[in-house]
Amino acid sequence: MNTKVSINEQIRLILIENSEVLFGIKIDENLIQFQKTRKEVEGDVTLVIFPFVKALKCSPIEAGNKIGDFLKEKLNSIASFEVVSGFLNISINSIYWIEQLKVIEVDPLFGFDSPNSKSTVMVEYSSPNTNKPLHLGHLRNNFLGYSVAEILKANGHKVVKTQVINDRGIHICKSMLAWDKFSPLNDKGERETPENTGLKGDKLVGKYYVEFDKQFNAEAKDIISLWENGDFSNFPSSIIEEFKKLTDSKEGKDEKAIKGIDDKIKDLAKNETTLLREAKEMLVKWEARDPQVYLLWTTMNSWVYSGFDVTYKSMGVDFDKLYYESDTFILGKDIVIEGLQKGVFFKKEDGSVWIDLTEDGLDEKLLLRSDGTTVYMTQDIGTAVDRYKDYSDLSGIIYTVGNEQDYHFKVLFLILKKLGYSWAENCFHLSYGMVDLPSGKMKSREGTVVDADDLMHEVIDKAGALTAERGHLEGMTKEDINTLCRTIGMGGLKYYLLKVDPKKRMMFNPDESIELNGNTGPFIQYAYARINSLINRSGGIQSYNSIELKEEEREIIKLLIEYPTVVKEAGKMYSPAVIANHIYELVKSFNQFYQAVPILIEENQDAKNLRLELSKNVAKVIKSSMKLIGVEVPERM
RNA sequence: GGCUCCGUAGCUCAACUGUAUAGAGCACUACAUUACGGCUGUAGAGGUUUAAGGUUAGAAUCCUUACGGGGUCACCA
Repeated sequence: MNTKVSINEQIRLILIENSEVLFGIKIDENLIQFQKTRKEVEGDVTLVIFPFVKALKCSPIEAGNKIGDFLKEKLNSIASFEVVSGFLNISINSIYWIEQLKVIEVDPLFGFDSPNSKSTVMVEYSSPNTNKPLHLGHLRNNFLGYSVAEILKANGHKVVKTQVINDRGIHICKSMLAWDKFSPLNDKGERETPENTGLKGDKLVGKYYVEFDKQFNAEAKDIISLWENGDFSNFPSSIIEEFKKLTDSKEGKDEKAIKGIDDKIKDLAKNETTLLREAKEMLVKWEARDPQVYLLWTTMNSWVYSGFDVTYKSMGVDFDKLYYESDTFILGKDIVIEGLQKGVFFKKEDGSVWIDLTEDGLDEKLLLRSDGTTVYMTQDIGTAVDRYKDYSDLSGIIYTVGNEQDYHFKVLFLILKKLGYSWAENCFHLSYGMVDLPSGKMKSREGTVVDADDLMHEVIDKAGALTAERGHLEGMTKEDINTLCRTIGMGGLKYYLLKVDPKKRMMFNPDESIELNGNTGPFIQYAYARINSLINRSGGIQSYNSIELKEEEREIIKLLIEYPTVVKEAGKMYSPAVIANHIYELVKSFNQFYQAVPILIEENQDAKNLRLELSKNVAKVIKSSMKLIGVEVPERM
């Protein structure tokens, strides 16, 4: 018997080879479709008969019986079959399944392609903004990107994990300016630093970014009230005209429209603030490498990076290569200028550079401002080109970025293509949905952002409380227990965020994420710990003879065999959720088996050893799957 | 408004990309266990897959329209 080729594949081959005998014609390979056998029906493998009905010119039942008889003749692992409406349900004998189990047992990399056997792929994720501490959305991003990288490795790819750090631009100048202006001096005459405040660096900088926004809005409000009181001194006439025009247009409008107009007035006023003017001046100085500004910039960035490092470590993610926008934007600018000469882009009379994408159903897009400074898109072009320079063998870049940027990436990839980069079509935007909270949407302005560090702490603490209450902690050191709580808390969090299809918007319920029942990380971790304990108590697994399998055992082997297919599927779809769903199914089946079938107390040694080996391989696949989604499994809990 | 994504049990999610009676978990109801780890298992109840048409042997899935929701349309990133 051939144990290397799956039973489905064997059936497929037989049908293709003998199609002329069976059907009288050569059949298309795509007509052979398998699907999962429904639980209510007898059988292990299901072949869909409908596609063959025409060729055989008979009813689905007759066709099914004909094909079934033929297959049974050819394959001795087929025990019996049954035709239900258009489905041929084939039962495979126990010997086949046990052989399969033995194949899994001896394969240390079961489910994986041999490492580095395929092309190199770059996976970008995280991509933070140095102004803002990481939040709940970044957790989904980081876990997703990291997991996809692991899954691609499992599929044999070489993977370069990367992030692009958004460390330049007007927004960065805002927090620098705010710190410079508003940070109080302590008794030693120093401004606030992570050292003298004890604040995490990213949190400190984030604080000043918020401070800027606060002061900025206050100033804008003052300007508006000046205007409303008819005080237009110090403002250019064009602004005054615009303000009057907007105010007049409010006449007779509904509430919503008035709010829109008010926002426009606010924007107008914001442009007139000294704070924004100073921030803009700072950006110009930065681009001119003014020493003082540059020093402030590097100092504050170093605070942020050391803060991020702590957070990444807690998350359990890492990177092979970092890109900084401060390095790539110049290249982006050069490319745009080159593209302008080639006629890909055009210049407006004010000197700004654009691309016209209206023929592709998109809009015009700005690439360089009239003052010559770059925008987000320019930087992304530079970064992409830079990456292909650094890694000439890249077969693709995966950008893990939220779906609010769908349009941006559509445009980016199109521009790269128009610039003549053939690799542009290998760029893929791994777009994921927003994370909602039961209390509603996260909004930084309303302070409803859930901080990543806080959330991780909370989850670990709760895991600690639950473990103290229900865990099996005898003989564990305090340190072991802390590690365990981290494993459980972070496992729950990661699993919760990754079990949902990445593309979909999802609801994050903090309480549910650390729930130990249901489709959760700890539920799966528990199954692992329990099997581990079972194996330890067994005193070793002896070789055994084949026996007739019980339904529960057969079910588990089928799920185990599917694992390699699941890994491939997850790689193809860039979806950790595929892995999570499969492992959950496996664990549920294992629990059913465990409940229904005795193991250690089983007297038949063949049965006992088979069940132990089965359990051991379930544990192996749990561990392997969980690793792919970045979750650790505890030996005991 | 243009473009785009989405709408499945009370709630959170599945459904192998078109196939059998649309599945899980939570919550709810009723059970099981002298036990190899009860963070378990079994059973029940809960659905016109937003609506109306269409395509076909077959539709939650594809097409059209409507309704409802998100995102995006910056010389922000």
